[in-house]
Amino acid sequence: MPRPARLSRNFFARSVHAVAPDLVGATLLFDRVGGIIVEVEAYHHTDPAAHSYGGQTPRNAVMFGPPGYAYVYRSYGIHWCLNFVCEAEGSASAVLIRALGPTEGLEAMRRRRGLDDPRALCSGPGKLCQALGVTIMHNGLPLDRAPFELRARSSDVPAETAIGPRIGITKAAEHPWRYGLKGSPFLSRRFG
DNA sequence: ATGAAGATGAAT
DNA sequence: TTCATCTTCATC
Repeated sequence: MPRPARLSRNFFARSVHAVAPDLVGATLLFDRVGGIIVEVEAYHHTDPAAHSYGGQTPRNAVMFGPPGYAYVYRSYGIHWCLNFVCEAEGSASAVLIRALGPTEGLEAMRRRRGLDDPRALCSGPGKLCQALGVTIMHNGLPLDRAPFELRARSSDVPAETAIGPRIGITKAAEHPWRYGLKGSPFLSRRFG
């Protein structure tokens, strides 16, 4: 059985609403630590909740660049959150990575998180950045080169994807796009 | 210079 | 449900 294909930057040059569900079940490694993506959220630039909605600023500049790059931002003054930039350059749309099922580098993740329970390592956007060691230093890095390694979901086992409203969003949004691996114990929250 | 809000997480 | 914590950005 062939090793799953690496995701090219071209993979992200599509609508966020197409990329987001395709990322569920894919593998995200950072410096050889990570696991299966089980939860994401799509942020289109026309969405009032998107960081790019109000135009370009120093913080969100990477979102306005070409697809296939990492957009990292500080959340609530404490946590880091990781996004993948999508769509054509200038679209300023991205997918937020919200949760992983840890498969590789468990010890490194436990050390960084100060926890043992695998379900608590990457079950949230801030948690997974802490577990993988992703910080603002990695903002703007390409996703098809080290330290990133992204592998496509194996097509023979179609992931059952759940769809629901996003987390922590109060602004009115036309598209409540949260995608998750149905029944996964590694989600940041249950769907429903 | 100042202040309010925020794509969270952990404890209560 | 509360709060820690601090950057970002708009406003003064």
